[in-house]
Amino acid sequence: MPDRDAALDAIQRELTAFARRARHKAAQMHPDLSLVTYSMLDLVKERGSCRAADLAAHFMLDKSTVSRQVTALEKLGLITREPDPEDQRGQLLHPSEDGLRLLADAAERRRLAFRERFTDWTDDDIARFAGYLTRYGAGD
Amino acid sequence: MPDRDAALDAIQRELTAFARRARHKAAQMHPDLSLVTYSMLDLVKERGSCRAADLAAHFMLDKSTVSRQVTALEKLGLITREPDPEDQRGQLLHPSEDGLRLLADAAERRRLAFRERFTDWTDDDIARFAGYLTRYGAGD
DNA sequence: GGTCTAGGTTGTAAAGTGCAACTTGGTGGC
DNA sequence: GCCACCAAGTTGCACTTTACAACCTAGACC
Repeated sequence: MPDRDAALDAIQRELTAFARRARHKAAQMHPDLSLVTYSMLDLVKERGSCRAADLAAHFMLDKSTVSRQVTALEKLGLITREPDPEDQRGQLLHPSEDGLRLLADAAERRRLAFRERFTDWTDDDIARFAGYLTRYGAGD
Repeated sequence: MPDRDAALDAIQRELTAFARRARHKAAQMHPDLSLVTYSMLDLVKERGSCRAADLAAHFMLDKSTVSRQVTALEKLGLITREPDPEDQRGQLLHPSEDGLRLLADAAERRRLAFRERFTDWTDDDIARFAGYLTRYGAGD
């Protein structure tokens, strides 16, 4: 097998390995929110405001699933919904104060865990790794 | 926020994004097997033989979950079980001929998809990306 | 206006998962 | 040898996540 294929296999295996354990770790890190729900909240924050359809497209989830998760986030008081003034069919989602606080807390805890994990990485290595992942992710 | 923390945030976000979509893509690529079930079969192949407890430890899953997935794999004829001669409590799992064939097919399809995705990456970039992922995964 | 499309919601069913209780087989103290 | 304890798996149970389908409402286009 060519080196390139061997490297691609390694990439596939490692990414899959990460996915397998992600849920478990996410549950430890954010006991109150599932990985997907947390990610949705995070995306809503990143975008400032977005519609449920955007979430469905981004996460490759059915709109019904998104609808339920969004309902859950609203019941938890982490996001607010308002009808889109430009299109009454949709609704605009925004993070609430509590939602932003939760995200900030989670980011801090996450960063602490990550700092520890990457102690023996140089800044250059981290930057390149992040660059590769971003490049890979852009192909999704 | 320091550059290093920004890069760590990007790494976390991209890895999580991958995890979110992994199941969906896995379902497309292996319609008959879930991501976890497929991964279990793959690990059994990698190890040659292993016990259910090994799978539970590796995937951070409850032994009951593993028990059910292993039962499913056996019903599909993809693995075989035999009592461990050295410890009658456990059982040794092996991939069957069908299981090996399925893994080979999946690896081939996966490789094709990956080749396409990485067409505009240089060999060096791919090798470095794989190296970073392996290094990251080693910390698990 | 009528038809078609898009965003969301709800009903339903299936799969994955963890916890707890249980069975069986090994280990170690007495 | 016997009894208590631990380890590997299995099963019952409840909960969560998810997709598909049917439906409702609101724009879009003719």
